[in-house]
Amino acid sequence: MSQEVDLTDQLQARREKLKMLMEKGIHPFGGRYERTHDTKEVRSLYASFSEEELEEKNSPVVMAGRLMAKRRKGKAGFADIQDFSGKIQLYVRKDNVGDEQYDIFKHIDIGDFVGVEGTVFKTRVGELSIKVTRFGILSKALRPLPDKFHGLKDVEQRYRQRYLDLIVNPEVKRTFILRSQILKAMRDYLDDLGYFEVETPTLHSIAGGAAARPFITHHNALNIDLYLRIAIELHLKRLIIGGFEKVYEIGRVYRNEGIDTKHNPEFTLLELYAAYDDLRDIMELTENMIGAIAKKVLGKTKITFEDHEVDLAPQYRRVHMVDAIKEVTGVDLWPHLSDKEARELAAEHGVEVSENMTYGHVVNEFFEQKVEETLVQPTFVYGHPLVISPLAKKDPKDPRFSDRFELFILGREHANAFSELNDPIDQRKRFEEQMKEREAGNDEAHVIDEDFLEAMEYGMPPTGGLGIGVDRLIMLLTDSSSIRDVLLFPLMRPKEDH
RNA sequence: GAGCCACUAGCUCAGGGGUAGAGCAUCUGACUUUUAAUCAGAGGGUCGAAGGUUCAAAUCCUUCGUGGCUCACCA
Repeated sequence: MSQEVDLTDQLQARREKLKMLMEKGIHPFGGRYERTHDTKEVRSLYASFSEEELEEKNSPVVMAGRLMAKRRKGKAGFADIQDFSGKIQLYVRKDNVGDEQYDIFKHIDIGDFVGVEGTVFKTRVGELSIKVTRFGILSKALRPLPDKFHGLKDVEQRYRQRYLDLIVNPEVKRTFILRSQILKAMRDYLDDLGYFEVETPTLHSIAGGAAARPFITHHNALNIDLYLRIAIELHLKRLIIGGFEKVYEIGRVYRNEGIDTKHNPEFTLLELYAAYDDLRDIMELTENMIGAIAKKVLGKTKITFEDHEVDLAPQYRRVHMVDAIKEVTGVDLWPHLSDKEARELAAEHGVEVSENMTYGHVVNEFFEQKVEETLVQPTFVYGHPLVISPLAKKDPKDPRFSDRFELFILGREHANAFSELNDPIDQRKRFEEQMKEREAGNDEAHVIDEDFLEAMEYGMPPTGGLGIGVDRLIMLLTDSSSIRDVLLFPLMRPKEDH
């Protein structure tokens, strides 16, 4: 093997140090190490004391972490170690640790894991530090870390090697801690309301519950193709039928679509269903929950995203889709129009539509092309055309529309909800219409799910349902402009060179 | 899928036809309260890949790769 020859100077130097340690009888990939404190604990326990007080206390600690910086000055030196909770400075003196350990300190590399024993003190300039009495290596890093000052900026490398990003870019770690807190706040909020968390299959024999292209896979033993789920909807509704009155799932869904700053092929969806509720209840739940999560995690509801200020405190504006279109474009789509008249109106106003679109599709196109991006403050848009809402109840006052809303913030869809259709006869008809769309070339139209229809025929209570794109909510709350910044390992094309 | 931009040392970046540069990091030496430590010296590059133009290409052209942004798609 010519591997050794290919190594750069830095990699060679580290391998030589590894060899040196082993020759000294030190195993550079050690085992269990019992710490007494992490850096956060040391700071909260000792930061408030003066130099003299700490001297007097002479408090012993055992700590471990990754070496992030080293400032050697002859027979003594300083180093910074980092653990999950933060960084702390070490002060290592030859006359405190002895020749042998000081020699290890001299040759230790940035990136190595070290374990130290010592006492807490403050330096002349007041920095809380550990005066090391025992110094050892816990694990050797054979590759150098990115620049300690500039961090890792290369976007591709940050996503491909997220561990490096997390080591050197503290704000990245903060985002993912917030992500975890947001999820926890969401669960706490729903659990407190009596919602029941479940897990349903992600392998589906029919990709239903949303309009999207699925990923296809294969089960060998059953010799059947399966789909990764594109929504959670139809299983949770089966549970509503089964008597779970308030139920939710937070889980991954997979859509075989393009990748951009707002889309990743797998993403996290919250779906919840509440028996006996309708659209209005779900609106209130949605705005209350989002407001509560912001308050709990950020301590405020007024947030800044890029250059915009957005207030997530309830109540959010509510507007019918047709009224919203009228507001923005001046076009009144309330009168009954034939499909052809609707398409002509669209053409007149620069709204792109295709031949086979009906009145309902045209209304939707008007909204998406003209209105969506204008909705900056949280806004519930309700009354979506029935043809694009095959799982929602019909508006009893106007059968062209449905009891559905979407929540828009900063021009982006954040939630989608219905008064759920619970009439199995109507549901079959809607599915059949979807199948017609499918045959006409819309490969994202819903397919008939006979098993789900059968379940509904046993009786489904009136139900309100909600879906929230969790990653987008996290983007909003962490001021992240790309979905990749809130996903630990966003999907990337595999690298070929190793 | 289309347009624009980027790709140079481990990392962050200069250099835009004429011998490949800096800071950090690395190596050697000095330094016992420094903190982007300091000082002195040294090493490190197939300039994303392949073609082309040219006496001469990191630099200009073409194709390809990877990524970013915008658009399209994603109700």
